[in-house]
Amino acid sequence: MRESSPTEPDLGLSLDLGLAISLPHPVALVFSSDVDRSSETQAFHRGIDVNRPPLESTECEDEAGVSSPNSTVSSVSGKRGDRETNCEDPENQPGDSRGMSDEEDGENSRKKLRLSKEQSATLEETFREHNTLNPKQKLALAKQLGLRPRQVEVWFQNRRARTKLKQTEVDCEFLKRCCENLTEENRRLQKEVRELRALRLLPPQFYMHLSPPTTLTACPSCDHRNMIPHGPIGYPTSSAMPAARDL
DNA sequence: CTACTTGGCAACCTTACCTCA
DNA sequence: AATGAGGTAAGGTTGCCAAGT
Repeated sequence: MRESSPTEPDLGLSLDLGLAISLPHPVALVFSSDVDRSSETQAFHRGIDVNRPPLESTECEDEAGVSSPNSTVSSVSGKRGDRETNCEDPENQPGDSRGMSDEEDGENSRKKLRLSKEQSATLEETFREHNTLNPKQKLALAKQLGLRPRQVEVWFQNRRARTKLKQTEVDCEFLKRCCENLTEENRRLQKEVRELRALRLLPPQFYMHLSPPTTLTACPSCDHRNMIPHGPIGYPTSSAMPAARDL
């Protein structure tokens, strides 16, 4: 919805959120006790078990959003935490196939959800189509996967974060290579200048037969600057090769 | 019409757990 | 078996936006 966050530094880097990144490892559903998690403890004290499997998700959560993607009209009042409480019914967990650990039987055990391969694959597929979900899509996907809408929402949030991180890494690597290339180019051009200056001290017949300077190379982002016709001593125009201007 | 309130959401940060080398 | 790193689910915070008052 929002194009950029005010807290997000605008580095001028393009973030291709449509980038498909496969999950690095298979996932399996595992539950274990997690009694020390403060946030979940807080949730517990509010009567919330964040890891309860979904129950009648089509009726109990996010149904408000079905009206329209960006609608803020909601039949469910309250912020996130309140939303969570609306449909949690500890007595009605579906005994689905997503797997439970041995500790699952503990009364107050906190469960750590791991998505199944199938769930992850479906989420990935959906993410490739659109990296954000409107409430209706979220609800449908949650129902399809047997997850709570909140879980789908969280997965998409984290997925977007992962995508952005990956893309940032790619961009950084790209800029790093650009910098290296330009540094090397600068070095080479300076050397060329020194050589040419030395040659100018000689009569023309000593340097007129020399081959023209090497072709200027640049990083892919500067590809359009490549193959620019060189001047008498092989310099591109100043605008085409900023790094060479400081010679 | 303007100002304020409220609720939803995305982005971001953080935590806790799991898996694997 | 112990351990540290990396991945991931999920909670909390912040800021923006739209709708309502």
